[in-house]
Amino acid sequence: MKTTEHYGKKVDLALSMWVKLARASTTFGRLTGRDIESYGLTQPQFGVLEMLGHLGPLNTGKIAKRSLVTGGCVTVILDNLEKDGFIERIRSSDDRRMITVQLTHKGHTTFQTIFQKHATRVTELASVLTEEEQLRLSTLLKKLGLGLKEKQ
Amino acid sequence: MKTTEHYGKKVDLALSMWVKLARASTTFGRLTGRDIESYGLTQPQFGVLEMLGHLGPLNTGKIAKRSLVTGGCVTVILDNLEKDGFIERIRSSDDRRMITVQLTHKGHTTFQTIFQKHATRVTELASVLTEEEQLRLSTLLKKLGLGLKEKQ
DNA sequence: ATTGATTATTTCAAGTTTAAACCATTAAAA
DNA sequence: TTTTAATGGTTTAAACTTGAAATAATCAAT
Repeated sequence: MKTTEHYGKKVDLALSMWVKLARASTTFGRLTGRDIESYGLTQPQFGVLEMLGHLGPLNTGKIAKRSLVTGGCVTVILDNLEKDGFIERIRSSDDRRMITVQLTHKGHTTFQTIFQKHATRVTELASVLTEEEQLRLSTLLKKLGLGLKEKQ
Repeated sequence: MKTTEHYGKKVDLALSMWVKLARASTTFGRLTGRDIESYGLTQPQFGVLEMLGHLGPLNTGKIAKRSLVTGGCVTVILDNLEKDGFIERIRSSDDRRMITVQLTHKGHTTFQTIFQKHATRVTELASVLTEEEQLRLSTLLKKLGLGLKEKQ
């Protein structure tokens, strides 16, 4: 697995960390994603559903920013969620450029059932690490994530 | 940022770890990806180039497995790399189903120049964490990654 | 030696994502 | 007030990815 060894200690450390980060993230995503798709939602669709379920109504721009996805992509995701009756778009009355997105009743109940199972699955997968390790990992990832955000 | 708080300590821990993992990985990928694309290669193309540069000639299947990407996708990536003269495909003589992929001279020099810059960039980004933190993070991610792989 | 199963790779269609161009609306400035 | 700039959202074309079907070559068993 050691594919990089000739760039100096510091560089090797960074490179191998990056590889492991990408791998763990992809694998985790695949496993949970497969699960989500078995409920008839795509991963990004579920992401938006979850966001609305936890945070309440949001406008398109906020959804895009939070889900780290392009605006154009959010439009498509919302189109599909709307088509399936999970969300509805409401043109804002005070600033008519904005559109507020909110869950329908169907969207809400779907969110609750799926999220429950999703949470169980994620917990089961995470149990590869002890709780203490999960906490340490979270702390480090948070520091990394926030630090990178500043470099953007 | 605390969007989930009502599912029990264990579940919340797992969920928040997963969110941070995805975020850090995506952000890191975006930043390095932007860089790579400025050299005229897509991220997956660079991934294959790097793999061949570090490991030497490989067949399509191994590339797919290592890069966590579908075989069909590898075919496309190789098509494009070949079109640009970075790699060549050689039908294996002992098992004629297999195709060995190797860097051309152009591919090799391109790999070396780009990878050098890439490594510098990754190191710079990783410096958001101290070296000791990077090491701890690597260790945890490795354990997580390997553990998840078994659950697949 | 021939049939059947397996393996390596490619092709194809469908779905996703992105960046850029494009409307529509609002805010700011002349 | 009219023009100009900025903001929110959608559309579009191009690229990428996937999973499944198709092709080709090898292996195993009769």
